[in-house]
Amino acid sequence: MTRTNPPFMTGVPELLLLRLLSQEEMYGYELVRKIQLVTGEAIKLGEGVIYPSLYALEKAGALKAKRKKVGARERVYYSLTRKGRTRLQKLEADWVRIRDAVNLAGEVNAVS
Amino acid sequence: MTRTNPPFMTGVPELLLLRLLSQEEMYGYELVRKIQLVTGEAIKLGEGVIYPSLYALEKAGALKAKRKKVGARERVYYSLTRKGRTRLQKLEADWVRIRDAVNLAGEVNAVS
DNA sequence: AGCATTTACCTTGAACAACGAGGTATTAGC
DNA sequence: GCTAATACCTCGTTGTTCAAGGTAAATGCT
Repeated sequence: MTRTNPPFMTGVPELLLLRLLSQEEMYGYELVRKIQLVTGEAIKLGEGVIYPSLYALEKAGALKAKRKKVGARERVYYSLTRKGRTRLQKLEADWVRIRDAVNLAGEVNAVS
Repeated sequence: MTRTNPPFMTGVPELLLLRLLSQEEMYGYELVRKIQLVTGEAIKLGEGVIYPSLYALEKAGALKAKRKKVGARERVYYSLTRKGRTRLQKLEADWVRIRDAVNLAGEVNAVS
């Protein structure tokens, strides 16, 4: 049980998923690799994080799933709903708020 | 049970506590207010967060406590140990890593 | 003198999210 | 034919945040 990611991860998986899926539909396994890519390997989210997150977001009405057959293999593509877009905007705002607050606290602390 | 803080808070309390206490010793109640101050009201951490965090950090050897009488009232002042300083450095690095990765992912996502 | 508010400590219980580790089946490469 | 990669999924643990409580002393108001 060695942690691969440091703290500060709450909400990050959801934010990244919503961001990526707001661009184009993707399937779970694809998202696992894409997240490593776009974060420069700094964040690695396993399938044990991705799949449950996708189900939760779908259940919440933020994502819709579409099954596609590729040969005998099946892929589940997810894309954002209107609700998902709203949710993404709110999450982005939350992120900015916390990020800036933590940075601000650091500066104040460093100077004083 | 209405959440006052948005997501992305994991690790933030610990980071803020270590930062503030690396400057000067403070007591719990003081930290509760100071955190609101230095984050521009963006982050509010209640006593139910602060006290348990302080105990955990003390137990982990990152903080040392000193009791001071002010009249009949007693205050428990906390300050960083050597271990606490190391821990703070690591946490700061973690924070930068996640912050930058999330920002990077946002940019990549926005452009492509 | 009486009363509310603030200061200052502390605990508990619930909720949730992230995660590693596992498990199955298909396809591709050698 | 064998190994690795693809692609899905679930479970149980762990840790953390948090609201809501509760006590007692000091201060301010009237």
